[in-house]
Amino acid sequence: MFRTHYCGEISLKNLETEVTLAGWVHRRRDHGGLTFIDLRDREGIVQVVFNPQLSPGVHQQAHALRAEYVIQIKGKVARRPEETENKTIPTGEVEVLAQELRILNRSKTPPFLIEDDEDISEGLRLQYRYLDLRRSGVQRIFILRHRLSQSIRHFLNQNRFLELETPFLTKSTPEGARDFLVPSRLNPGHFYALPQSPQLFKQILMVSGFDRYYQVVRCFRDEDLRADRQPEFTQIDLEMSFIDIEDILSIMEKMTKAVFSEICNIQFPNPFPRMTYAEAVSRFGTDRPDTRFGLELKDLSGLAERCDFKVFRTVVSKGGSVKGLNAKGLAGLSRKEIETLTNEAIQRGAKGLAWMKVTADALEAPITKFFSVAQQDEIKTILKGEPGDLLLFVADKTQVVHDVLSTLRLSLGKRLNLIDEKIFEPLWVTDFPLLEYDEAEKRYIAIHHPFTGPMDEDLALLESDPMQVRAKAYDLVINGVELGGGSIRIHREEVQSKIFALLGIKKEEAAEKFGFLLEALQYGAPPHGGMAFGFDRMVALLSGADSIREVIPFPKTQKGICLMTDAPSDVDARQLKELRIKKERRV
RNA sequence: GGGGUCGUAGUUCAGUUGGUUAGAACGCCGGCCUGUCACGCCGGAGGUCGCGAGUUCGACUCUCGUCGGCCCCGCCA
Repeated sequence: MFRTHYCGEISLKNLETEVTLAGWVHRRRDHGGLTFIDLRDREGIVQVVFNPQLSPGVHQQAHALRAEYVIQIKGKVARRPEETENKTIPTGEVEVLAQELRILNRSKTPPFLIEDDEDISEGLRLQYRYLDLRRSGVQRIFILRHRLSQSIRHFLNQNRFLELETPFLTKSTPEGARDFLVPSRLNPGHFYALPQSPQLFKQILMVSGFDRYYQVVRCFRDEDLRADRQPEFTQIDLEMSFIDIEDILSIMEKMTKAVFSEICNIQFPNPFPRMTYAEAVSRFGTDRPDTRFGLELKDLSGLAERCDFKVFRTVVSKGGSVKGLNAKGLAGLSRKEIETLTNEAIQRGAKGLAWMKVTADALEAPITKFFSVAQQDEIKTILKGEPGDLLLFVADKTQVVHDVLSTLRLSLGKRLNLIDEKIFEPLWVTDFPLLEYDEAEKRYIAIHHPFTGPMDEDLALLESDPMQVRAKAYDLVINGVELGGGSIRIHREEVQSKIFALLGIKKEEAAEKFGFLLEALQYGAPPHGGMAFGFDRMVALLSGADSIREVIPFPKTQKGICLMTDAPSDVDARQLKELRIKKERRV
């Protein structure tokens, strides 16, 4: 037997017993006489003592030990002498008196210390990810990740969901993102696509009658990376038959509550608050608001129309909006600091940022002269301005106003310390529009995806006023993070065809791309719907990581490179020949 | 495709208007040390300043290019 215990689990219960441990040398403290080794495995650290009087040969051997050597120790567990306990570690009351030492493997000096509080550049961490992953804080994240997926699986199993697999080598799903393509050797010139999500297959599983499906599944999208976006990521994907929105929200809410409570002892309100898309956008400027703090957006378009400030008036007359938010207590900002805010606004698409400072008896700013006293009072009332506040305004197309102010709201929320990091606030966002209009391509596109069902009461609008049609779609947002989203799908072929027509997808195109789904829908497809959670984002949220790279064992850099393996890499000419692929000459 | 930011011992960083031999801490190597736990003390090794070109008598420092990490826009749920 290689070992009898994990290092981190040795305790007073094991006193006087002989144990065998195996692990890595975390640290060596060689006093010439006594030598101490901190021995580490995934469960923690225990101190091993080499005493020349107890076992001279072993003590001599211990001299050769270095950081990250892999060793096996046989010894007796002893209570540490009075005054030498280490209260800062769980095993600090005991130590192991070494009787035998076997060096299982030596180690080169690692490029960085295997230590939690070591501040190492991310590039180096990813190049030596196996060493980075040895750090206990990093390991805790992945243990959390494991427990979370187990907890979710447990809940879904209890609720009679079936875990079923769908193919990775498949056909491109029409969800907008670029596909990763895989050439087919047996069918030269033809390509599989890696799935962006199992969307179509899970719907087909519903047609097959599996009724409740889930999968913890890798998804692939060949788009640019961000802190919260990787080319491959994990989704908790699920689908149910014979349900309506309320059913699915209710069971997903139960799951979220059960899992967050079990894994992190986070308790959620019952039921979760809800907000329509329209309300979220109007109050926060985004469909995934962080509701942990205020600084809500207020509409001043009505007033702007009447004032003498040309910038405001013109924007409104052209159909745009003027909205503002109250940066509480920031009237003291210098011109330069306001300029920084302005630049932030401009970067996000605004043409400028208007501001006013609230003083004891007036509003102060270069632009206040364009507003009558009554109008100034109105502004103060709408934005609840009190002396010491800074009022910020953006005038532009409504979408730009929302983009800019929601960004500003978040950065001000952080700056003003309005966000309590210990709080978790869930929110259902509902009543999404079904479609948006793509100005560049001059056509409608599906906001969620083209299989999302329209609200029954809006069906008539599909022909008269498509933009007003709401979808049976919903998102779960926690602390401004979009954790998951889903919809009730279209289960009748006539409706699906109508939607395709609206989206400008021709019959032949639809048949070629996902004819199999349209066909399946004609063979008794039950009403169904589902949801998908961004599992990596969920782990990041629960572990406080600010990037999902922290919660993925082997993530890729922003350029999509794996620094450890150097993928993607060149391939043999022979491989390409077999696939009948020719490379263009490098430019 | 675009904007921003960073790149100096193994690591994290400092480096004065462009000036002689590029520093610190930790780590590493050697020695001493029987109760340390970020052990201590003494000594030592370790650098193509990301790479390339340019300006200059002289470049870690200035300019241009390039490569790479990160953040963001576009893109993508």
